[in-house]
Amino acid sequence: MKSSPLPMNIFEQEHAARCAKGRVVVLDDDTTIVLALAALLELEGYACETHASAEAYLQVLHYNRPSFPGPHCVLSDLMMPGMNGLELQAQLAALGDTPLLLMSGGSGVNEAVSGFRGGALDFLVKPIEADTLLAAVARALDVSRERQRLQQRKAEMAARKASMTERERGVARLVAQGRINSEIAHDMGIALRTVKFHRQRVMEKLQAQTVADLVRIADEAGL
Amino acid sequence: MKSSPLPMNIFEQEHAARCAKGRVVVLDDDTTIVLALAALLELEGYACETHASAEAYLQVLHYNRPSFPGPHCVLSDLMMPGMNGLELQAQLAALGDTPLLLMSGGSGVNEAVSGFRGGALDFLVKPIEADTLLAAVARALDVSRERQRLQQRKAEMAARKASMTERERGVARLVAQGRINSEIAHDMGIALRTVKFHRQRVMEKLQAQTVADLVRIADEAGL
DNA sequence: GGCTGCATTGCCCCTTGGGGCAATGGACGG
DNA sequence: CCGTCCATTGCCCCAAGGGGCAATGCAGCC
Repeated sequence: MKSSPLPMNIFEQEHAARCAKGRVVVLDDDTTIVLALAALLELEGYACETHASAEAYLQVLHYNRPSFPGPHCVLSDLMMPGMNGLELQAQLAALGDTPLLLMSGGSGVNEAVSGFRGGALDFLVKPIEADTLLAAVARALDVSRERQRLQQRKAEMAARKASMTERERGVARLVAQGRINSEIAHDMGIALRTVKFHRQRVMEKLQAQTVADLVRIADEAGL
Repeated sequence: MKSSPLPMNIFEQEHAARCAKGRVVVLDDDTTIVLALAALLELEGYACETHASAEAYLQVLHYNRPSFPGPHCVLSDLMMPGMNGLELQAQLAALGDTPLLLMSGGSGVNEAVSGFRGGALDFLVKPIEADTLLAAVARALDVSRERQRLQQRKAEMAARKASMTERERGVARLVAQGRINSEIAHDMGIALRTVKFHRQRVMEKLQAQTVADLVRIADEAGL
């Protein structure tokens, strides 16, 4: 992994660096604000994507699913023509778990409360201090990284679990429970040798070197 | 556990029932509000404790540590003479992890945001609907229950871990890593038989019936 | 019909884990 | 100085895990 097989020009390198640092989707119907925020974020090294409405963003999301490698978050204004920030929040929550930062100019307490109840990571009141924004974005991207890590690990475990046959899963489950081979054989109504045989496959397919590994993997995979 | 060895009179039964359902500490400098909230909560079957200021509550907390069995939460007004709700929040966070509900009459967005950032579970705007309040309290008590469950389990595991000698902990750690006895013996510079000996003690003291149990207990106890 | 993958099982052998019995030695409180 | 606790170890035996080799049976696919 020391160097890419293909040479990268300076633009590609720049883009790769921004991807690694994270991408912020900025949503606001006020072009001035969008540009100001995007400029600040770009300057800080983040990749930015901007839209003038929640609908526009969801549209893009709809047609371009796998979208983005690396951490990302959405920074959205609360009050926009068409879909507002809270409605967007509901949509995003339904789609996945993209970290959301809400912002608003002089709105009421109720909106802020609704935002937090709906799982928004933070609520920024305009005018927004540069430091406040950057801190909030940094936290949101941390959350994103953590969620992606978890998501990825879970998928990996699910894949290993899926690679086993039904019989193997049964054996794996009982082994993870700490049952002894002869017990497993009796429970499943098969011979001891057969249990040992499946057990070997289980260890291979779950990529477990030891029983301790197996127990942890089984717990993670929800076996 | 079918029946208490000592007969309980009706008042004790009543109190026990309220304890099981949960206790809410209501803090507000407005006596009218305190009484109204307490009445509603008591009617709903919760145990209630009221104070006119954050200081008064912290005082009681200070002198009466183990305080309360069962789930509990604090429902505090934001603006009070002396210590306000946010300062109380910081104090509570430092002391432990009591779930906190904040309420306020017509305060600004900033206070609500600060409350949520500080970990408040909800922020109720006066006048508070009875249903809203009860829903928030129910959620807060659920959180409390969950935290207590975790806390208790963690303490139990820590106790088991503490009951082992230093040598036994070392063996336990390596066994939980899936290392083989002969490896452990080599690593610790002791004889195979000695490892087996300690291993027996480890299983007893951690109350593990199987290696699978040991692995899970070790993980929980942070071995 | 032949091939392939999965499930099954018997035989046999070696490695590990588990544990009884007995003994040694250091540290520490009475 | 004695009793106790913890750590250590050797000897020995049995149970459980791991796995090679070979064979059987069944189901789906070409």
